[in-house]
Amino acid sequence: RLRKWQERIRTKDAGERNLQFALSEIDRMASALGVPRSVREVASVIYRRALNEDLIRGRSIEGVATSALYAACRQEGIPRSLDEVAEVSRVPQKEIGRTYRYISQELGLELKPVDPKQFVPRFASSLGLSEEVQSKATEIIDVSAEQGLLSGKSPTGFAAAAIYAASLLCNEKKTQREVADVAQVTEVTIRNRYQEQIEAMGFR
Amino acid sequence: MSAPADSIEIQNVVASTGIGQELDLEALAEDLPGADFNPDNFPGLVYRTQEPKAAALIFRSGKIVCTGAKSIDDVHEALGIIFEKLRGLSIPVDEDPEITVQNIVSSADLGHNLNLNALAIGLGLEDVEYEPEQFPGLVYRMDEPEVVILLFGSGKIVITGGKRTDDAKTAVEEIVKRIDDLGLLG
DNA sequence: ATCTTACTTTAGAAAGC
DNA sequence: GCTTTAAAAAGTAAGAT
Repeated sequence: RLRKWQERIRTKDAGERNLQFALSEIDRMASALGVPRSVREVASVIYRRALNEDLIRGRSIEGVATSALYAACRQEGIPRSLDEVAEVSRVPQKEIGRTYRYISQELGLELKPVDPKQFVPRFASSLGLSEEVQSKATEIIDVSAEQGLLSGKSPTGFAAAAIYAASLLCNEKKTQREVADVAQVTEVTIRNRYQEQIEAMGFR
Repeated sequence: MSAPADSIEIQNVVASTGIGQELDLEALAEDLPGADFNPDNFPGLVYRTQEPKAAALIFRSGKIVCTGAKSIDDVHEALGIIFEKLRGLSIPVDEDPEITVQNIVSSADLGHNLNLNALAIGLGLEDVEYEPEQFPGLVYRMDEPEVVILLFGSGKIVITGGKRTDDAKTAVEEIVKRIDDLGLLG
């Protein structure tokens, strides 16, 4: 029947339009986040896989696209926090997190927990901190993580505290407020993590 | 020597039952002091018992959900109070309504701090959900018994999803064994 | 700066949108 | 999927003092 044929074309066109929309959204958000082209490609692959496995049913295209980008950043070792991703998406942070967990599970992405060290270069450079501060912050993260202080803690807050501590130790002091702003955490969180890390480093 | 299983405490029991009689919730809300009924928000009427402390959601169909009780005995006691209250209002209630336990939430303490990062990888990323940016606990879905365990850095855990009293004990023994086999238990 | 309150996660039932 | 109920775990956040 001609009608059936037309419907197939219509469905195919709609699907094609949706895919194009998703991919352009990934591109737009990736640009806003300043992630390299390679990450956008990984995000596109994840999105297409989710599409092929019918994971979008019952979810928004934008939500899956955003989650694919969030996952791609993590997979490529240059994570963005859910807060940062939510800022460039029209999907609420809560939904991005939920959708990410779902597609991550269904596609078997098996991404390891985010390493706080991966936030150091980006946060430190936007604060104008030197290479020396960055390696000090990295050392603080390693030492305190080895002593079991990382379990359950937010990677961004953990990284922010280490950067704050390192800036003090290297005489390039940034205020808790400045660090808190780039990491998008509160000063209270930095203060709490900072105290534990300083103790772990043996600096009283 | 205190085994982790000995630290198990039931925190909440959810159960369902029915009185075998339709109810006029508007009228019941008037006759039952302390009842909360907002049909625009939720179709169930909320009634709380003080001793034992529990909350019941009473529906127009006569079905009832009881939650917040600290033991299965408390669930029966709280529902018994509610059945009597209804009978006192001349509402016919079945002699001995069947009460089904739907979920038991328990807490326990493994007695050692846990490295959740290592645990996420050791237990298998496919069965684990650990997103410390969103929630500090590691979520582990166990098949036998079929429960969900939340593990925290402190070694404290939460076991939920079980319907039998001994599910928590079995689950705790099993998770301790798995963590120990990984060499990640203290 | 510290305190209080509140929200995040897990499971499950109920009736209806 | 959402709405409501209760409870624990621990981290983070917001508003008040």
